[in-house]
Order: sequence, then structure tokens, then C-alpha cells
Amino acid sequence: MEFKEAKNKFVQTWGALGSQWGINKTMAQIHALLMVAAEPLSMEDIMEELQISRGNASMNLRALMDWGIIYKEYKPGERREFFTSEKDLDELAVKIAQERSKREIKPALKVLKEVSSSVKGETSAEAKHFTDQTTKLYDFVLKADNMLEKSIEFKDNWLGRLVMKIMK
Amino acid sequence: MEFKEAKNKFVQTWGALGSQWGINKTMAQIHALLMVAAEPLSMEDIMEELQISRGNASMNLRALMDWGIIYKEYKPGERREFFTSEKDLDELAVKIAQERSKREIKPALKVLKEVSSSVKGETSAEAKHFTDQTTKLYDFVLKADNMLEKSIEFKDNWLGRLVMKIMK
DNA sequence: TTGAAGTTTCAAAAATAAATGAAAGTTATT
DNA sequence: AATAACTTTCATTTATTTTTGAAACTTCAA
Repeated sequence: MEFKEAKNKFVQTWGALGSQWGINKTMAQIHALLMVAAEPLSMEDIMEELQISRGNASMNLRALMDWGIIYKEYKPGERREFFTSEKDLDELAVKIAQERSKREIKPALKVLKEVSSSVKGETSAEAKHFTDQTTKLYDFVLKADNMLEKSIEFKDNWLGRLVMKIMK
Repeated sequence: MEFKEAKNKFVQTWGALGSQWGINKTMAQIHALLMVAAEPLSMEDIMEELQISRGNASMNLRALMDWGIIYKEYKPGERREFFTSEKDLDELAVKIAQERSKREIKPALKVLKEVSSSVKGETSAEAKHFTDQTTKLYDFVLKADNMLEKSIEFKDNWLGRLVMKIMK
């Protein structure tokens, strides 16, 4: 396969996969593009390569910066802004994990805490079961989130590295 | 808060969160409902409670069964089918992890493998960088997926339980 | 302080995903 | 083998999300 063809395939497919990840297509495509770009790209470059509008490019570049997985770069003597992606994959994984925890897990914890402790003065089996079940869920999700956080620091300590090795 | 109110809040919010998880609203709501239901529910019950159509209920119940996180149950002397959710949370987590690996990670690996090994006979720095970068990504994602699989078996062995404990 | 080069915003349009409901399909009972 | 109880399918409708593009905004240089 030719380089251009392969690159295109990668960017397109990554975009399609992004949708399943709950990330929009363009955002995933821009990220893919920057991941494999040898040089920082300008917004113009990105619009051109992906055939998207200026507004679309602007909004998704901002979103990616909010996730902390791409960066603005200024070239001396250049007016325009250039963009690069985080290329350290460990760092990328950490950022994605943090962002997903913030967006997906924390809100779940919030509502679980509320509903599990809010049913007062009802004695029906139904109400009892509801409180039980949501409490268990809360504890479980909290534990899972803690593990996610821990595994972020994990690779920096000896035990972590050992376990990683065992896990292959 | 009253039980009914709390239950409603839980089901509604879980549905909204589901969207961010890349799961559709109804699917998440049905699952939430079954998680806190003391008794198995019929399709009729679910339609009624969530105010949704028969078709919608049917399709999402099937999807949840495909994920392996809810079950059909037959009551003696009853023609209708009833549904219950997986209530063992460890088991639930395993099922979700497996499903997400299958749907989100495996396809990513497939495309990475293809594109990382497909650029032939080009010597430009760009092409080189592309092959490098996608190869690294492939290795990384593969490792992550392996860890996910390993962590599924993890809690069943002594080392796993120990590490879990340390992670709190 | 004006204008050129660039970026952001946001209302409207387009694309995509989800929900409806009626018809077709099943299955159990008599 | 007819019918009643229940479930699934899928073409159409509805709702949601994404994209566009033109106007507003910002920043720098002359």
C-alpha cells in the first residue's frame, strides 16, 4: 500500500471507531492525523487534509486541547498556530483515563450517592431493595474509579512495574 | 425523597449518562430499572414504567442480552417472558469489559496492524514516521487490551486479591 | 488606528441515530 | 388447525448530534 493510502485509511477508520468511543468523528480524525504527522500542522492543513470547515476544525481542536491530548505550538516568525499531539503513549493513556473518569464516572457516583441515601421512612421491600442495590453500586463504582486513579500512578513505582510485567 | 421519586431520578440520570458511554438512552434506562427492581419485570412493565414503545423495548432488551448483562426468565404458569439483570457486580464488570474490548479495542488493533505493516518501498521521512508511530500504537493498545483481559481473571488469584487490597 | 491574517462563535442546515407502531412472526393452548 | 397471547422486525418518523459558513472577534505590523 502507498503511504498516502495507508494514512488515509488510518485516519478514516480511526474516525469511525471514535464514534463508538463516544467521541465525534472529526475529533478522532484530527487526533489520528496529528498522531502520525511528522511535523506540527496548521488549522489550514487540517481543514485541507480532512475536507472540513473552519468552524468544525476550530471547535474540535479546542475540544482536543481541553482533553489535554494535543498542544498549540508557535513557530518563530509565523503568525499561524500549529498543533501537535501528545506522542508519549503512557501520557496519552493517563490523560484519556482522567478525562473519562471526570466525564463518565464522577457524575455516576454523584447520582448514586444521592439516590442511595435519599429514601427516607419507607419500609416496603421494594424501597429497601432499591437502597441496598444503589449503595452496593456506589461502593463498587467508587472502588473502580480509585483503581483507575491508582493505576495511573502505578507504573511509577516498583510494585506497579512488577505487576505490569506479570500481566505481560 | 420518596422511593418512587428516587427510583425515577436514578433511571433517568443513568439513561443520560449512558449516552456519554456510547450506549443509547433506553438501553441504559432499562438496565438501570432492572438493576433496582426487586422482581423480574415483563416487557409490558418496562414499556409502562419508561413510557416507550414495544419495538424500542424489544430491541434494547435484545441488545442487553447480547451484552450478557440481563437474562430472560420464565415463571411457571406464565406465558410472558420476564427479565432480570445480572446482580453480581464483579460479573457485570467482567461482561462490560469483555464487550467493550470486543467492540472498541479489537477493531482498533485490526486497523493498526494493517496500516503499520502495509507501507512498502517508500523511504520518505514522513512514511517512516507513519510506520513507526502506528507500530508503537499497535504495541501499546495490544498491551492495554491484554491487561484488561488479565484483570478480568485477576480477582480470582491470590496476587490479584493482594494487589486489589493495596489499591484499596 | 487601520487593515490584513488569523481564530472563534453560533444560528441554521445536514447527517446520523433512535423511537414508533403496525404488520409479520412465534408459540402454546384448546 | 384455529386462535389468542405474546415477540420481533423494519420502513417511516422523530430527536439528537454534528457540520457548515458567514459574521464577530483578536492580534499583530505598518
